[in-house]
Amino acid sequence: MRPPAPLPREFYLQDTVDVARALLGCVLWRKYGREWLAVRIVETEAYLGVNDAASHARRGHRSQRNESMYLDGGHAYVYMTYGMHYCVNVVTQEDWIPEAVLLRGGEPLSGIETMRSLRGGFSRDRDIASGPAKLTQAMAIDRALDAASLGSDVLRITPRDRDVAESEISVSARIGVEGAPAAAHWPLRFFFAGNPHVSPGRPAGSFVPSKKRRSRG
DNA sequence: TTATTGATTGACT
DNA sequence: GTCAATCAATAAA
Repeated sequence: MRPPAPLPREFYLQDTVDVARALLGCVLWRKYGREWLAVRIVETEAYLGVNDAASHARRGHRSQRNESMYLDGGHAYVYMTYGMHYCVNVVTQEDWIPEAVLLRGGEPLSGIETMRSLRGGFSRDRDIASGPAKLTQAMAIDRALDAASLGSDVLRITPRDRDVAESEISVSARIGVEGAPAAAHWPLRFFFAGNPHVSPGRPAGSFVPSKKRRSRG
């Protein structure tokens, strides 16, 4: 399977929250050897740069790690987290505006067996890319791809391969950002509710009703 | 200089 | 439910 034409640069210059929503259903491609790996994006989070306490660019912070957040929209920002995992972001906005969208979940479309193997042989398809670091591991994305263009022949994002109704998109607070209380509850996570390739994590304070046993038929 | 904390995951009680 | 793996950035000293 070969990817179609990438999303245009203008796509990434929209409001970052709009980009996060619009990326749901789009397809992320990664050329690995001779093979194109592909997942449909099913979960994203917006990170709003300078004024977002949970962003790596909070207060305008800039370092070797997050340098690519300051690139023009349409590039990748890949960073290491917890000393052993990578996460991939889609950089948005013009140069010098360090906003980005974290890709947190993908539904395997192409190269599934290669991705399963890269993940260490986890058997179920829903375990392949249902989390930000699972996705990068399945697609062999690491720091070597930091700052790569998302319209390239190595890494690419292409338009939705099917229609997506706004009503399919669920919203919540972001996951794993309790350490930034000022922004911890901002509704910046977008996902397809019920899709098995959404990460199992839950935002802090979220309430998940326990499955109630049906008392009678 | 040392200590703590993650935009996480998988194994285990 | 708990916890370890393991490193870059940041805070504390």
